[in-house]
Amino acid sequence: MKCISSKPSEERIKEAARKVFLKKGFDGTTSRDIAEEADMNIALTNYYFRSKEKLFLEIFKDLLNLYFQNTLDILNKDLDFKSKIYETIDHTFEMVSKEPDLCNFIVNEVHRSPERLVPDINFVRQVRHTKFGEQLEEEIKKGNIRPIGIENILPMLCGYIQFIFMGKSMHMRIFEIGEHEFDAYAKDHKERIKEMIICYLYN
Amino acid sequence: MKCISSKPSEERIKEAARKVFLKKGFDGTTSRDIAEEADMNIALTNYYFRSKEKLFLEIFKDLLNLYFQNTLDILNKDLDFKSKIYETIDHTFEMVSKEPDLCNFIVNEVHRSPERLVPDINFVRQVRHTKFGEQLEEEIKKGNIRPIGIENILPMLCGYIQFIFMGKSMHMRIFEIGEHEFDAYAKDHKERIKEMIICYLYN
DNA sequence: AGTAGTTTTAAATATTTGTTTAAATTATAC
DNA sequence: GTATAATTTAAACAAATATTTAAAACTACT
Repeated sequence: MKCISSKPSEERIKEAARKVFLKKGFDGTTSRDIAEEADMNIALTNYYFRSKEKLFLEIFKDLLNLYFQNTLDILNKDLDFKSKIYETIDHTFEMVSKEPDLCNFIVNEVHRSPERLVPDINFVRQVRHTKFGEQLEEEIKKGNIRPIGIENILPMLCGYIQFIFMGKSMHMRIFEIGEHEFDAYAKDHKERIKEMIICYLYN
Repeated sequence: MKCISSKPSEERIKEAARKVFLKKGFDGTTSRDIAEEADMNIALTNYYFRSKEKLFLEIFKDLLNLYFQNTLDILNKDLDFKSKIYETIDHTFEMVSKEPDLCNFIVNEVHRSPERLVPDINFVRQVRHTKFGEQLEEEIKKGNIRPIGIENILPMLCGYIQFIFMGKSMHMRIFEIGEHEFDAYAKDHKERIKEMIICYLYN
């Protein structure tokens, strides 16, 4: 009974918490913020999850998964090296476009208190050993690309475009542009990143 | 008298506030944190600055200045285009090395509540019109480098290396390395960024 | 030494925080 | 339909929050 009837409420709280945590971060979020967003009684957040901290950890786990899993899948896909580079960059772009607060949230929460998030972060260790990593070594061995480690190429594929979005607010104000213009700029910059990485790797 | 005798206390509070705000952010910092860090009575933060918010805005202004001013100076320096690229990247690296929380702080605070920081951000508009910008146009006109706008090249010079440091915590855990190894990695990556940008620009 | 002005202190302010309680309501099973 | 369990509610909780107060301690100048 519990599972069936409680799901709507429990799910509503999680969705609300996800939304508020993403926007305000853990420190900036109050239990009442979440309850209000979910349009529910304050006590329910502690009824379904035992504390704000517990609720946060669940949300964080989900969001870290969203942040990494698809990229991980692409890296392990059956696809040629160069296409994989393009697809990873495109996917990162799509991801941050759909969830504009995600990168800021993950990077900031991990930076602020890495210790408590360690068990979740461990899952991300998978990026060290992917099919893409093997392909990378192969391309280097063949002399097709310059020598480079996985820890150097991954930030190029994922991090650079993420930074553009993380600094969106400031960028828009510095260059006095609106949402629409920023999107065009980001898209353009993404293509430049692709070309730049290819240019660098293939000399 | 006020100026001479109050400076030590006022300065001690600012230094403490700077330290705590940098580490914990505005939301994560309490007035007591600051007072404790400064080893002073809690009431003094409100005696010298009128509120936590006012104190924060002063600190933020200083830190935003630290974040941008030196880069701005370099961009306006009397130096050839290519050297300026190298120097900007090197300076950004030095800056984040010395103040590891700075980028996370600035990016996060601006992202969370850009409105209240607008007056400060306006100062950063200067990056749009620098000597470097003129040099950039000239190099493009001469056909030395490919066409690119200042809004695209600046993130390459400043943002990419910043992202590496912003994700330091996660990177260290993913690749199971310590501080020392990370520094070596970051240094290496910085040189790769230089080469990549040059390679991209000069085709 | 005494006084005016500044700085520091301990204590109290009113809110807000996360969390809990115990009663009320709803749903489920027999 | 009634008993049992699950859910929701309003209210209260203690602790922490930013800020203020009013008195004490200190400083500088006559």
